[in-house]
Amino acid sequence: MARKTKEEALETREKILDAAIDIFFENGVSASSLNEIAQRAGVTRGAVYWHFKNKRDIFDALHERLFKSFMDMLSPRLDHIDADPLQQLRGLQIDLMREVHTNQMKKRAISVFLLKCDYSGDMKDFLIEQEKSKFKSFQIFADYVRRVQEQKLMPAHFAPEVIARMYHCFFSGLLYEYLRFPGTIDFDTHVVPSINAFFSRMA
Amino acid sequence: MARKTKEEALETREKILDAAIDIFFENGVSASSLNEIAQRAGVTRGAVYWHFKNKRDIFDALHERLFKSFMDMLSPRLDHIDADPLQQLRGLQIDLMREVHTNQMKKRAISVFLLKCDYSGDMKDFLIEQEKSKFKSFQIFADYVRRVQEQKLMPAHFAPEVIARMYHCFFSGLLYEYLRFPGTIDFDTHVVPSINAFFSRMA
DNA sequence: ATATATACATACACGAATGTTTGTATTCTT
DNA sequence: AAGAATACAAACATTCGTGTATGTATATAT
Repeated sequence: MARKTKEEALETREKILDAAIDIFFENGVSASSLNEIAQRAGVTRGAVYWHFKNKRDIFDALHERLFKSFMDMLSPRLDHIDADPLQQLRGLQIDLMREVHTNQMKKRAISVFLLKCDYSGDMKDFLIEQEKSKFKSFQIFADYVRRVQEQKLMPAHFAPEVIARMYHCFFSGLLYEYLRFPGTIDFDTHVVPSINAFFSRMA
Repeated sequence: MARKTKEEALETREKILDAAIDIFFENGVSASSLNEIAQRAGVTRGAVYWHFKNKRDIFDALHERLFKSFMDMLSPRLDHIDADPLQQLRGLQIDLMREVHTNQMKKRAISVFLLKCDYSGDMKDFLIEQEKSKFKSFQIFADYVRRVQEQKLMPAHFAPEVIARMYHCFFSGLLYEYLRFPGTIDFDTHVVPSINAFFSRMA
């Protein structure tokens, strides 16, 4: 086969990653073969092994892409405190869920990491990596709560970490349910009202 | 090999199921071979194929065992309404989490279904089965909330389903986080305070 | 007491996935 | 312009898991 130019090579790399999301989403990570991914990307296994060391290597690359885009959405919206912090948090959570709901590619990618992977074998130590990522986003939340409490905009009855964990659990729980049972839980009639109820009771 | 008595045969069946939980938990469902399970149970694949049709069949049997014990714990505690419903719900959630925290076997089993399985291939249609189970427990929650609202023990600002979903998401989110990152989140110092914070803000 | 079904162990056949190696047409380098 | 590196495709060897078929000792039924 003919050699491609550098740009074209990068394109095939991206194509392989996109194909991997699809195949992982459909079959689960461990049941997906590199051959399936290659075929979906329109190449052969040779190309896959050229760009990536193995399946785990593809997985790492996908996680990096996804987490980056997540943090880009989270960070700038929690670095300042609005007049009404609860409304700020509510808006953020709805927008994040809406992003997942709208962006099909991102939805599939998140599903892969939350539902389509059993973190066994090669992937075992990947959880440690993911834990670090999660801790970062958790810290951003806790830090935000701490600042809000300092400004007396929220009762300081509980430690910021406790409040942050509560938010975090509700959010991730909602995300899990939404992704896990796509037919059962609708965005407008279930997700949004649930978020509203959660934050209205927090006042 | 010698034929066993009926009781002994049932014992081996249970041994295989217990071994399956361990192997599934360690390696993930799809990466677990029936040979591993057999060896852990102290038998050969012949025994496994005698008692179960295939891996999926083992999975089904495990789910039945687990869901039954879960419902046995949930149902009787929500069929009546205490003087303080929020405290009732709080106590239930703490006890459920404590059960998971204490009972190592149950913890592993739940982990398998929530984290160690990607529901691909043979398992794909299993999600439908699981969705029914989840819906049942969700209905129990929603029904409870409806009755509480009817007795004016809780504001009826939101529909029972919305409230129930909010509870459900928080609970499953907490469970996910607890199971997913065992080292990070401690039961007494993280889980319990988080639940307390959740229900104290609900008042 | 004998026949039969049971509860497995063992052996076999098949497919599928992985990692590697080799081949090759270009692109890039100098 | 020519050698070297690149970006793959194609072929190979090996491993591993599955399903099934077969063997067999014993419990159970009659």
